[in-house]
Amino acid sequence: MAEESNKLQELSIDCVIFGFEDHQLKILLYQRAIEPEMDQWALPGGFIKIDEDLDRSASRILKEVTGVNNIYMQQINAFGAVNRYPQKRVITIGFYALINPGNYNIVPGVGAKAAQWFDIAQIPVLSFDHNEIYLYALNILRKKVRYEPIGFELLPEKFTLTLIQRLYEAVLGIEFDVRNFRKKLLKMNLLIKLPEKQEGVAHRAANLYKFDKKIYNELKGKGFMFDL
Amino acid sequence: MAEESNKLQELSIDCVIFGFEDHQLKILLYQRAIEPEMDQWALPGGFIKIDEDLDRSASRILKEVTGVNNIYMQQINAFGAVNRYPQKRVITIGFYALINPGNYNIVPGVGAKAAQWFDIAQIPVLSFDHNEIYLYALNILRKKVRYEPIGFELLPEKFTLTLIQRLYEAVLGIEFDVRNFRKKLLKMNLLIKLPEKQEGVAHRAANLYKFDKKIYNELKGKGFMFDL
DNA sequence: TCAAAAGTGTTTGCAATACACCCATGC
DNA sequence: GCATGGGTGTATTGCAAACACTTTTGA
Repeated sequence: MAEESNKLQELSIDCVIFGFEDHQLKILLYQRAIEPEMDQWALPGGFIKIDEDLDRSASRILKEVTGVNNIYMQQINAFGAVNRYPQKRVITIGFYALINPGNYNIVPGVGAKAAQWFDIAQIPVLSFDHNEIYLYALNILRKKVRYEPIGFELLPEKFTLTLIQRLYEAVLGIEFDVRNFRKKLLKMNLLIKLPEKQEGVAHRAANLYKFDKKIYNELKGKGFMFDL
Repeated sequence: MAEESNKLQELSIDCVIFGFEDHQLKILLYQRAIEPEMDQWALPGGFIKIDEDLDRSASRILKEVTGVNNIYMQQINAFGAVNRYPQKRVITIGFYALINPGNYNIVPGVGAKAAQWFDIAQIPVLSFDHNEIYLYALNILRKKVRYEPIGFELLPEKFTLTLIQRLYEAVLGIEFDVRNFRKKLLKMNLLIKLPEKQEGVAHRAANLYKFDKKIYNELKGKGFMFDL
């Protein structure tokens, strides 16, 4: 820090929360109840408090705006174009997270008229530079998915092989061969086959699996190439 | 942005500049000429101006502190622990870059008593949380190197296959088999064999190569797995 | 002629790909 | 019994890994 700043600026956080539901990848948006950009859909966000670490700030903001609590978010990038926010200079730090929508109750909170999940195929025009932030996050997710396991956070505890295949297909926007996908996935030893099957489906019931948390975490560190 | 902030905070930028020289990976540090932490070695950094985009700010700061001009830096992460900086709350955005030290003239500038390259095996204790920022950057570099080509920015225009192997070895801290390394590298079509050889070496002169910029950029986008 | 680094090929095993049919269940 | 998705195996091909000797050059 070689020089003193001549003016102060403000710092905010915006959250891109991904969820997987109905075989579709979604993000969580809220509708602004205050100016600027009243009524627009936007990423859940807010200002950082002066006595608050970044991660805690992100969690608080997400909770306040959408009611979603207690999730692990990861920083992705700072966005600081001079005019990205009207009237004053606001630099924002983007965070993202993966969650299973079924586990959370969405309740619009501070400054929000509404909050809901949007299919990534139908994201509206968002406030400020939020479309850019969202696209950046999606890009990160698409890269990440090829180098380390995802799914633990997005899927229910017990799931079928078809569901995890649909997840990968939804994230990457491509389709996989059933047999090769399963071979590759099972070879990692990432999944544990449960002695349980689906219930109440109008066709042959699929076997349920869960993640082997230990191997999952190992692969997070080490990385792999998911090439399908 | 659902809520107004109650207090303003300051924002800085810190740069982790990697270079490759004498078969070693290095980073560029400067010695602080002002308080706080006078005389300590630190990452080149400074405060963001209110009318300045982040990238431009990073370039300006690097230039002012070390004399290094006109390089492309990439954002890596924001660091915002409440007490990371003494006296006041300062959140900093880390940037990193890869350059060939031979192409730049280091001249300690604003607030710097000295500026020089340090082998990554001998990084001193740095100011504030700069060791953490540096390690974060090193980690990113080590991941990146496995998924996309590096070297263009770090190596001289013409180089030997052995030199690029040494670069990968220095970055990753492991050794590769000569034959397999060359096979893999050449198979990418990334390198163009020049009709020139090393000169003035006391052993068999090695062939020189350069990057095929077009394929280099393609691979940057697409990614690959460097598994050796 | 010696020292120092450059340069080169083969074998083996595993993983990626492409591809089609039978199975279990509920209605 | 039919519609719906579940579940499985093989043949081919290419890449990764392991491994040691000869060549060139300058001093």
